[in-house]
Amino acid sequence: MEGTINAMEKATIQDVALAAGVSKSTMSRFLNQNYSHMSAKTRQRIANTVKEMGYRPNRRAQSLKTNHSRLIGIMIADISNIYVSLLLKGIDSYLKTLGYQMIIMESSNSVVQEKEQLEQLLDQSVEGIILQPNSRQSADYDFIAAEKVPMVLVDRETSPLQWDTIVTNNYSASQYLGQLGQISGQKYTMGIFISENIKAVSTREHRLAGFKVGIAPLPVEVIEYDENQAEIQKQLSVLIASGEHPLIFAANGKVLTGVLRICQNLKLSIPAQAGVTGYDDWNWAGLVNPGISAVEQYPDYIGRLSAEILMDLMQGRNCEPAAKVHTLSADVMDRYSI
Amino acid sequence: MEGTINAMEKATIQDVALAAGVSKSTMSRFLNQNYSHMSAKTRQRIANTVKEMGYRPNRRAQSLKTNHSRLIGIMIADISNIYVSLLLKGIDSYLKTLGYQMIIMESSNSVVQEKEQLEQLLDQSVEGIILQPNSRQSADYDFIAAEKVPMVLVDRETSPLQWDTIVTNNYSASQYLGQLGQISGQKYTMGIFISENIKAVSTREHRLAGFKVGIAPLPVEVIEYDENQAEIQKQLSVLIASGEHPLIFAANGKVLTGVLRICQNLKLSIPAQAGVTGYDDWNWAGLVNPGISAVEQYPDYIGRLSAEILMDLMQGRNCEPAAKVHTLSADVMDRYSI
DNA sequence: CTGTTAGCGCTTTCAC
DNA sequence: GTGAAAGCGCTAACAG
Repeated sequence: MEGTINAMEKATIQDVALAAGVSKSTMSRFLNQNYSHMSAKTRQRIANTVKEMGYRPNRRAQSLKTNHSRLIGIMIADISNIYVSLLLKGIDSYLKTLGYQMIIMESSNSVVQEKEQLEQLLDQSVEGIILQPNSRQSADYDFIAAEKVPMVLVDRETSPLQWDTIVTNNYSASQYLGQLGQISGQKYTMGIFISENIKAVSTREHRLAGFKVGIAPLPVEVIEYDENQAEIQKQLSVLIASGEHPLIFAANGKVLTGVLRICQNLKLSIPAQAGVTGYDDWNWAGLVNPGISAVEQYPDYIGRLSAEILMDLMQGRNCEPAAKVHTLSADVMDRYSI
Repeated sequence: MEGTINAMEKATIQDVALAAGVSKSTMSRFLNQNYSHMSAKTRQRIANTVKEMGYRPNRRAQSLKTNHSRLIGIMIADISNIYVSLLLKGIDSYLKTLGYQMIIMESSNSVVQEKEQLEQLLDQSVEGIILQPNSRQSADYDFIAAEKVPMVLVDRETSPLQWDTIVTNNYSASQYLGQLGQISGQKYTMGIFISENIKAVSTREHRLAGFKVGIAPLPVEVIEYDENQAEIQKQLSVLIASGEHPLIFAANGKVLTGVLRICQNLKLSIPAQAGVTGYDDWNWAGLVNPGISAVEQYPDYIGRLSAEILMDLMQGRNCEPAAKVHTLSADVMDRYSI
């Protein structure tokens, strides 16, 4: 009964081969563009049959045999972050030209979930991984190296250096923002650095370090940002009431939004009562009154670059002797909020 | 030589079975938690061996056999859209609890690419699809129905109704915004509806239709939004110079950003010279001077709901006789820009 | 309770 | 030039 017509089920290579009057092997050669040992008429006949039947080979079966899934795993911390969506756009724009597909997972900023999901990625036999790491320890990702799956890191570094890593120059951009605070004529009395859990991520620490140096000798207070904005709002209002004139640095776009909302609630005049700056993942900071001075990154470019590096790695095309950190520069937009 | 130790390659079920002193079948039973017919000690012994060897079954092989890939295909128009990233967050939050993974593709708003990518999704044997359709014709997606892959539509409708569809009430929210223009005391002289290619997408047409009715009897001019903002800026400045006082409706968050940038360039006073409203996918419209009145949607909720409906479909759990359109309501935030 | 066997849909020697 | 046969890693009858 094998190979008989059953309109219901998806056709297999066997079905098509039979219909074209050739063997599975010949079909397979055709599918893989292995035309060298095939008569022109056979080739034509197969082509027609395939088209007629609308046959498409089963990727899983192919990949089981060839160990070639054409799947790239993307592991990011928070998929609703605009930085990330532009990053994905950049990655996808490159991968799709090569016929690769992204399988995307989100760690929700949790190291435990991240590990679990990375295993799942491996289970799906991804051929490469792009990771925005939650941990700063390279050792936490040894199990990936053990499977010999190529990987590149993005947005955040781990140590010691083990994988190619694409980041922007967080330290110097943040330092520059701090310096703007010094020279703006606003006579700030202190810096306030607001960020989600800082120690967890290299990127945030670099931004803090840069800001501190830039705004020196003013002291910098660090406030941890969580969903409880009321607490931060209170702290801020107390500070202002006590006569401080702070320059607030928001470590990413999400925090920046929150800070602006707080300033709005408090009816704070920017920068007269408090300066506001930080990272503008949305690139809309210019629209917000009075025009927020902030760092603009180009995540789509970062994404594309990381995809390119990954593909190089996968194809053993990288002539580099070892992994390196690719540091891109970011633009500081000087507007009116500092 | 089969089954001998080779530390380099990933262990297969055969290797582990051998190491545990059982057959592949018993191993397989263990992996699938089929403990009913297995002695406690065997079970324990296998558990230990699996743990020791860090064995994880190959998903492709499993799925080839079981026809169960645990992969859900997500096909969206523009991955860098914030609406979409929140949508994905919602989808993922539900899928991950069920051990499913997302494979995400972007159509770049192109019907041709969309078709090609959907085929690829099918090739990867996804078990279900969530689609933000580029076409309004259900017939364009017949090939998916033919494969019997469950699908739900999101954000946009196709006709005739064929798949469960989750949208917000675009018509009434937009109508309400138009009405606000009528009663705001601003004495508008016309409406301007700005959108990307309108005819292509049901959502945009509904928004236009609602807005027109709401702002009636004022006339509404429709402007197509593309990357060339200079052209729109010119049109707008001419209109204003000629004495018009328009209420501008931006059909989505991306367009809204563009419109605000144009108003900024033109140094237009909002709403004195031009009212601005529309869809605020970012939920930051409140931060922009003077506080933009706009519709807020909750894409994460929409995403989660669509994932739930899809899973119901996949498990044949839906008692509903037929597909339906699930219309969610959106919130209109009345601020100061109208 | 456990093992043997026969594939899932495809690719790839190796013959002819 | 083309086909037969083995097998990728796993599951699922069917025996025993």
